[in-house]
Amino acid sequence: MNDVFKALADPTRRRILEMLKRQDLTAGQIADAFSIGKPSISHHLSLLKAADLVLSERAGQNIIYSINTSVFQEVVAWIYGLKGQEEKE
Amino acid sequence: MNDVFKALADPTRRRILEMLKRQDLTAGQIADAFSIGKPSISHHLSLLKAADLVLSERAGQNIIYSINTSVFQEVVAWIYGLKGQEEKE
DNA sequence: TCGTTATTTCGAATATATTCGAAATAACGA
DNA sequence: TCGTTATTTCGAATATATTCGAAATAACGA
Repeated sequence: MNDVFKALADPTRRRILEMLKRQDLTAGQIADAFSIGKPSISHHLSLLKAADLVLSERAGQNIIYSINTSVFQEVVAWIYGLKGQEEKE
Repeated sequence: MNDVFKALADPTRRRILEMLKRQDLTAGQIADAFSIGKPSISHHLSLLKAADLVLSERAGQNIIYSINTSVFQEVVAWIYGLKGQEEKE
C-alpha cells in the first residue's frame, strides 16, 4: 500500500500509467516517450511493478508492460474511508 | 495534483489524515501521536495544507487542523480514468 | 557461434525529503 | 509588560529518490 502511494508520487510514473491505459507497450516504446534515459525508465517500471501497478511479459527481445488496475481498488477504498467517516465536532 | 500525490506518499501524512477524519485536532495533539518532533510534524502539516488536503484555523494559542476531502475527487477521477479506458490490443 | 537489438543491473552523482534542535512568532493570563 | 504555552521557521544533518553511463543479460537472426 505504501509502495503504491510512493509509486504514484512521481509524475513520470503516472504518465507511464496513462500511456499503458491506452495500450500495452514495450519498455523501449515507453522510454522513447521521455527525455530521460532507458535505465531510468527501467527503474521506474520496476517500482511500478513492485507496487503491482503494472505487469510485464517477455516477448522475444521485448518486454511488454501492461497496466494492472486491481490495486487501485485499495487506494480508492482508503480514500473513501477518509471521506465517509468525516464528522464535525 | 502532483502536490497531492506527493503528500499522500508519506505514511506519517496518511496517518495524520486518518486521525483528522475522526475529528479536528490541534497541531500539538497530532504531534503527540507520533514519536517524531513537533517541527517535523509541523512541516508535514504544511505539506498537507499546500496540497489542500487539510485546513487550519487558529483558536487562541492552538491551531486546529481539519481534513479537506474535496481534493480527493480529483484523485479518484484520475484513477477511474485509468481504470475505465483500458483495453487489450 | 557472433554480432545486433532490447532491456536491466550496477555503482556513483545529484537532487529531493525528512528529521532535528534552536530560535522566532503569536497568543494567553497575571 | 512578562513569563508561559503552542506552534512555526530556520539551517543543517541525514536519509531516500532520481538519474546517469557503463557493463551485464537475454533473445534474435545469420
